[in-house]
Amino acid sequence: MIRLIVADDEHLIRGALVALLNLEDDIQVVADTDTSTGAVELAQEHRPDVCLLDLEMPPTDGLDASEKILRTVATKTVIVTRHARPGVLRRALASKVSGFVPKSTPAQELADVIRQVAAGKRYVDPEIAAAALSAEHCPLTERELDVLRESRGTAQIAQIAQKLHLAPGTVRNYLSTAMAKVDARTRHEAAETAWQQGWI
Amino acid sequence: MIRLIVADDEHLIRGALVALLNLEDDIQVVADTDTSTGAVELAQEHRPDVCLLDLEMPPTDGLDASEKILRTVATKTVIVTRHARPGVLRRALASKVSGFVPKSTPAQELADVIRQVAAGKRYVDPEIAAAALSAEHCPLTERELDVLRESRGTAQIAQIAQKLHLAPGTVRNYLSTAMAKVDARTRHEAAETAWQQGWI
DNA sequence: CGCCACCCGTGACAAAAGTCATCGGTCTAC
DNA sequence: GTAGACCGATGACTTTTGTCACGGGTGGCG
Repeated sequence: MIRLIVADDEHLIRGALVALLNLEDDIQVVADTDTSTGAVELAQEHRPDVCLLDLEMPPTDGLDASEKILRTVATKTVIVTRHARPGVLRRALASKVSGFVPKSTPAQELADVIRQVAAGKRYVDPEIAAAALSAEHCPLTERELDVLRESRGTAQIAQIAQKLHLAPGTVRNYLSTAMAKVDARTRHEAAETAWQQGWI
Repeated sequence: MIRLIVADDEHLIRGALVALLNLEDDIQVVADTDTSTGAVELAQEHRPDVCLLDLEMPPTDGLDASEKILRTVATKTVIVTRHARPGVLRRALASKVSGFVPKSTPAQELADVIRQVAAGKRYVDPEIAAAALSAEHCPLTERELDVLRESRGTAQIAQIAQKLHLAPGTVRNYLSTAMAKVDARTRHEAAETAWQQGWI
């Protein structure tokens, strides 16, 4: 019997996943939660065979939870995500995640993935894997990523500068170089593509 | 027995919902699909008692599918959504939707909602209802909404003008008045708040 | 050591975005 | 029939963004 915990912030989906997986004879969902911090606590308490973690989850995210769990508990983690961005897969694999599947996966496959992971194998969605392999490495520097992160919202340059404790001109320079690197015409466009790539 | 169709573009969630709802003795999922157009076809073919529709769904959306279904089939529709924006609820109710629940709803409640709707009642999530009632009516004109819709992406004014067959100056004027009405400092900010309100 | 990449900043300039006044046309409501 | 709201447009203006050249400082590497 594979013992499993499920973490997803959308109650409806979490409940449905629990119901779905409990239908399998060899899988038992021992606990579920709607927060990344809760997932860490549950993992330490129940010591499950596998942890199914949604990537988009307050207060941090599933990747953060996975790292914390794997540092303290002998278990496997599977990340489920809505938007499968290549860069995120890279970070996920670097942090020893065992499985990575998008929410577009057919439901019947999920149980199989969990079984494979429980058996010590790794499973990565082939589409995402291909995208991640063909994607080039991030060309942006740490500071460029910082200003792009702040550019995702509707903030103006002056506000970004204030938040990062930089001069407005410096922010504009970082944005300019970043835009040149990713071939964008506005900072919003650059931030968008950086997000799509999973760089921020 | 309540006959149900399920439409959601995320296979994993759709499969899980189907599994969850089929566990109920009095509910039977007769078909499911991942597109809004598919939902309309399935409704016409199976004539279910209730249609469970995700709001975010290609190629149009769940609201559009609901309208088309209700025009041609004697059935009830329930909208499920990730981001429950007040303005969307307003439009949903205007188009005779019977139920409106966010994905943060506890899973066990969903079956109850479906039963109520099948019995001819309406169900709206109390939180969203309260937000929709306290929200003021949209102050923007049709054209202002048009330009804001196009401003959601990373397009420049010239591109928006081209897409809408307008002069760039006209676009700027609409954006300027829209920004004044919603108290925003950039078109991105204005588009964001209009989106949050469910106006676009 | 020099070279290079990155960090942080300035100043000047061009392009894009946003503000404002004003115009004419349509359509609705009082 | 006229006042008001909306649509579409223009021109002049200010502010914000983005580009470019350049400065100094740090730290790694051959």
